[in-house]
Order: sequence, then C-alpha cells, then structure tokens
Amino acid sequence: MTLSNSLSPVTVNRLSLYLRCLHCLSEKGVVKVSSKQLAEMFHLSAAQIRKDLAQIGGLGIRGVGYDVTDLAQRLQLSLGLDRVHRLVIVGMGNLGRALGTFLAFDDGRFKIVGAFDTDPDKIGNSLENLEILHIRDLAEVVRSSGAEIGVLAVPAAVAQENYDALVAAGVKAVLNFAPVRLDPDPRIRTKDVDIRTHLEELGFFLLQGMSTAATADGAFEPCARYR
Amino acid sequence: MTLSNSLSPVTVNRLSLYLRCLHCLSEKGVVKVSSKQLAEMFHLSAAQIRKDLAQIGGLGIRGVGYDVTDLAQRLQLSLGLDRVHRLVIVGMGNLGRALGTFLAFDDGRFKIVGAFDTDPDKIGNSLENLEILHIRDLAEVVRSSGAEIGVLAVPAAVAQENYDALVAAGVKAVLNFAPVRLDPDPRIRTKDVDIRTHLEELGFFLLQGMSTAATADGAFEPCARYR
DNA sequence: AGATGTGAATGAGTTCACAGCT
DNA sequence: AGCTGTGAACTCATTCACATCT
Repeated sequence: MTLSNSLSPVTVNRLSLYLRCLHCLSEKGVVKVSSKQLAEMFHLSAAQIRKDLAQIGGLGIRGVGYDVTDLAQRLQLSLGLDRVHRLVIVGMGNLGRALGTFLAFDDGRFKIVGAFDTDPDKIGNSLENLEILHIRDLAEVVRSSGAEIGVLAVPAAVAQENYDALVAAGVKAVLNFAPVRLDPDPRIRTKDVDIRTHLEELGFFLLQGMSTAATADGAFEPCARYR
Repeated sequence: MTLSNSLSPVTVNRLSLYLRCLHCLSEKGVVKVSSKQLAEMFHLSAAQIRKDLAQIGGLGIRGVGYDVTDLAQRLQLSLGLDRVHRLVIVGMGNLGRALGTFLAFDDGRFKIVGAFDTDPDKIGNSLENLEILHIRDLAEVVRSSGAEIGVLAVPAAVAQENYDALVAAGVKAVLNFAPVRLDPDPRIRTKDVDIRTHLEELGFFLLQGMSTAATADGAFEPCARYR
C-alpha cells in the first residue's frame, strides 16, 4: 500500500512536524485542512506540503483539502509512529537525566526502558521509576526489552566507547548528544545533535550581516505556532 | 580580507567541526594537515573540505596542505569564535539546568550571563554561580550584559511567549529546545532543536529497509573521532 | 471556483576532474 | 610528485505552473 520507501530525512522531519500539528487540529475538532493552511502554519510553500504528502499516498481531495484524522492516521503509520519505540539512555549526568524526564513526559511513543551510567554514586538511583544500572547490564537490558534506540548523553571523551557498547548491545539507532562526531557503525543509524555547533552557527550568523532566516534542525526552515 | 560573507549554514556547521578538530591536532603538536586527512576524519570528500576552506580564504599550500595553527586561527576569526558570546537561558527545568552546566563546562566561548524562570521555587537558586532570576528581569540583564543569544528551554505551551520576551529583551539569536516550531521574528536568527523530531526520524528509518547512512544535525553526514 | 497532484524549471549543495602551484 | 583551488557536471530539494478532479 504505502509505497513508503525512501523518504529523505528532511521530508521525514517535516512529516513528523505535520503530524504533531494535525493531532492538535484534531483535538480542536478541525475536520479538514488545505495545503495552503498548513503552509501558513509552518512558513512553508503549499507546493512543498503537497509534495510531501503526495509521497506517502494521495489522500487529498481535490477542491477540498485533506481530512485531518485520515491524514494523521496515515502519517502515523508511514512514520512508524503507530507503535511504541523503546529506548535506553546512556549517561545519567545532567543532560541524560534531563532528556529522561523530558521523554518520560512526552506523548509516550518513546518509552525509556533503561538508564545507564558507570558512576557508582548514580547507579541505584532512579530516573522516572527506572533504576539506573551499570553500563555492563546494557546488552542484557537491550536484549530483554527489545530496545531499538540508544540515546547517548555522556562526556565527549567516552562517547565513542559508549557508542560502541550500544552497537554491541544491539540497538538499531543512536541519538548522540555528546559534542563529538562519532565514527558511525554502518549497521545502525546514527544521528548527532551537537549543541555546541548549533550555538556556533548562531554566533556566526549574528556576526554577519544578519540575514533574517530561521533555521531548523533537520535542515529545513519552517516554523509554526500550532498551539 | 575575509570576504567571509554568506556561508551557508551547512558550511558553517562543517567549519565549526573542523575547527574543533584542529584545536585537537594543534594540542598534539601536528603542524600540517591535508584535505584528504581531514576528509578521512570526518567521512567527507576531500573536495568538500577544500571547497569549504577555500570559502574562508585560501590558506592551503599547494603540494603541502594546510598549516594547522594558521587554519585554526582563520577559522576562529571567520566563525566569530575569537570572542566570547554571552547568552541567557530561559527555563530552569531539567533541560535548562542541564544545558547550563553543559555550557558552563564548555570551552568558555559561550558565557552564560543570565538564567531565568517564573517558578518561585526556582528563583533565587543558583546555576553555576549564577542566581536564577525572574523572567521579568530578562530585558534588564540582556541590556546590561550585552547578551546576544537566548537559549529557550521551557515547556512547549509557553515557548512562544518566552521567545517573544527574548526578542523584546533584545537578543539577536535564539536557540529553541521547546518541541514547538516557533513563529520566528524576522529581526533575529532563530534555530529550533527538536529532540522529538530527531527521535521520530530515527524511528522512521529503522522501520524502513535501514539504509546505512548516518545523519548529523546541521544536515550533513560526516563523522569523526578526533579524540 | 477551489484545491490537489505532478512534470518542468530552478536552485542549492556536492562531487568530479583537472589546471596550477610548490 | 603531491595537494590545493575551482569551473563543470551532477544530484538532491524546492518552487512554478498547470492539468485534473470535486
């Protein structure tokens, strides 16, 4: 059905954004929405929206627009967000704990099933009802829980070894917050979120003539206030 | 000299990465480096590296390579990293505090000069030697400190209003961690870091045939272990 | 009419390939 | 010989413009 293969990362990012917006509209009782309306919300072109949505299967009705709930459902399915993704967090410093609570309070599509560190002072403490374990238990937990995603929030100096541990433990994707570019394992999907680079980018552009653009992470520049 | 105008965000991100690597090489006493060597470190093409570096002014020596310290210096200058950028953090929840300590421990080119919240329980506490203030003092602090960058780490529901407060206070750039796409003010540079979208992207791609690629935030896909 | 879907045109970014320096 | 700098080719993404459906 969904010939859903091969969406580009940028497209996926936008789709995930649309989806959140649709949930919101749906809650408000909005029934249908046009590409033009969505475009305004996100500061994107209507053509862009249509291209994106066409890629996951045409559910627009010409002359009318898109059905909000249908579209939301389809998006959810196409993005694999109809099911829960289990993840483990490695590194229980400030950032790791912050991410943990952030995700715990999230909409629940990403469930934290493990929290790890090596610091004896941290092990045994709890993060959102979860006991912090020693990293040596990582493989066991990943295996028994079926966790697919690892979140890396350790200091730069030990990022690579912990990354390797995640790979060895069997996760299929890693989101890395350590300010290092990891040497990625080709068998899994790896994504770096480098806060320092983000700041440096801002620093650069405000040094400059200050072009007015807004940039977003996944490398597209739209914006919306959907609340 | 530097006709440094108009580098694209992706290029800036790569340059900032190169710079960090060069610092490291420099510490190790490495004197010169070739585009090929850099390419290997970051899993990029040598041509890419040369194009990037050519844009900030040709300091390569044909047949030889680049002088590490010269290049580092030039990069630092071109990226505006020769000076300290002052920033304020709005939102002292888990994420805000985590970012605060993360940046405080950073190399010091970004200095936190203000930490804000609205929660009476948090106000008066300290974050890395800095007293947490009420958001109403934001404008005053930004003015007196000359802060240019605002970091937003508040809940989604109040992100827009706090963003507006930052703009009104006079910062020139905002890095937003709230999981909302802000309605950006054209006068300032705004950048969203959406952790949820990052996770959803990973979720999607591991649902798929699992193409092997690694992606990085600023939308380029290189990687390096430079430690 | 009004909005979608989509080929064609444009634009941005990356890689190729080679001329030009040391 | 070796490596940089750079125009040309190419790939990927976005925008245009319009045919198509309700």
